[in-house]
Amino acid sequence: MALKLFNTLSRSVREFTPLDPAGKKVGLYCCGPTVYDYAHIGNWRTFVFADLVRRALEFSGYEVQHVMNITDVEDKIIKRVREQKTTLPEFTGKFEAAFLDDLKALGCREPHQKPRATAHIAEIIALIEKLVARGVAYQAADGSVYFSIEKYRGCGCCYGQLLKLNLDEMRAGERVASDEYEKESVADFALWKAYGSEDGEVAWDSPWGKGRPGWHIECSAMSIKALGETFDLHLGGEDLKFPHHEDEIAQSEGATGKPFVKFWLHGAHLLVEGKKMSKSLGNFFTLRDLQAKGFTGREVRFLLLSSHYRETFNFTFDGLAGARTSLARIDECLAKLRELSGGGGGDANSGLLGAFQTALEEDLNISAAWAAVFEWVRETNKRIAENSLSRPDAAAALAGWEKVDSVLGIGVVTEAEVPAEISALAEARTTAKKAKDFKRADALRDDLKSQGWLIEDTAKGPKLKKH
RNA sequence: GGCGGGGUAGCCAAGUGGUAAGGCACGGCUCUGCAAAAGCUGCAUUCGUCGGUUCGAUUCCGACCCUCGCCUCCA
Repeated sequence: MALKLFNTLSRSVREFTPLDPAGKKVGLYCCGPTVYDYAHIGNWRTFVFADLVRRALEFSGYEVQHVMNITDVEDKIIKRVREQKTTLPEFTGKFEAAFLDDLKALGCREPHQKPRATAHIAEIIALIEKLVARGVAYQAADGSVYFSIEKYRGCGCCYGQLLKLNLDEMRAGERVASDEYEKESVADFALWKAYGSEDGEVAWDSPWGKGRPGWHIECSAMSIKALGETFDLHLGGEDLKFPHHEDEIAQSEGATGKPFVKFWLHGAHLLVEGKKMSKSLGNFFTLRDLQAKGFTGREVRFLLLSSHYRETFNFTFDGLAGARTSLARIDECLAKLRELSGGGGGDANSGLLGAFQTALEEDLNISAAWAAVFEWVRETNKRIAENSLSRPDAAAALAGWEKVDSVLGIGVVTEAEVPAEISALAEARTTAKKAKDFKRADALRDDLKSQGWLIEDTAKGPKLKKH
């Protein structure tokens, strides 16, 4: 069996094979955040998707080098730095730290490399020099350096690999009309932007004068540096296909003359309660907003992982509440398994693993993968209830689950410690129950509830759970 | 206008030329002093509409309706 993925280049699901002749190492690049604000759940869907791809590759036995850039110089950043009268590093540092905290809260594995654009100005300049030397880039009268689509095509290169483009049919929208740069052609894009007074302190010296990098160039420079001129996988949100990824291909292939990326993967966007997320609709949420409403990163991760990455996902609060219940069902089953297994290890031999792997390998069919998980939970619960699950069975089931969870990343929830006064209340209730003083027992139960603790009467006695 | 996704139960969401996974919600049952929690269990004669191909279509083809995205710095 082998992992199959939808490659945007071929617009079809293809078996993934790495460039590494040994078939072991895989280079994965994902367009990271532009750190001008807190990332919203739409952004998070993409990063959780990237995490899933990485974990699926690792599950398949590959040794992944995961690179995610931090774009820390860009128009919006410069604007806000100016508005807030702060410095670029101070401003971007804050949002980068927040981003990494959130990434962790969502159970994403940390990328092996997180290069910052501002730390790669030399590489960016070198790449632009190469493009200029090859004749596919030019400096315009405004001092900026642009990439020439026409010259690039003239070299026999293909612009428009990720989607069908008809540059003549494209609407010159407001954005084009408002573009005041002096490009030779509207399709051309900036590699190096000449300094303007509105840039404030944000500028670097270059062979073309003071300025700063264009939007797309940093991804080409950093991915090539980290993973080589040709690498395996490049991921991002679907909106980045054009122009960002198309331009990355043009810059990279224009400079190296080699194919840039073998597999391009794009994650679809999400809607919130059926509508496009926007601040004016009040359905714009960051992870922090959801945490403030009492949801955990783990719950958000579960929800974001509940549908296929190439389908638009509808994020709803009903769904988030459902995520909590679903997770509790899994946790409950695992807790029972742990108790049964006595903490001993075992060899993973569960039907779960096979069904899960089959689903995963089919272009990350996560819904089918979850179905396998829940069928396993039901079957396991049944066997536990009828006492037909032995200790080694339980250990083997847990070992299988751990492999599955290496992809899902739901992890283990440790049960909250019960404070002494809470357990004292619970004991008082048990005493009252034994004395058949149910009125008092119920009052104590309500008391516990108001303090955030639920009491569950199980066959093995009362159990406290944080509410 | 160009290009590309979607429309499957109350909600979310898989899937297949042969008679609809899974989750949430909801109902029933077990457990319980009663609850809660947990567990078990039930829950789409039907897959946007209309035609066509076929022994058979939700799945293929055509038309239409609705919806979403991209079309130059947006994940």
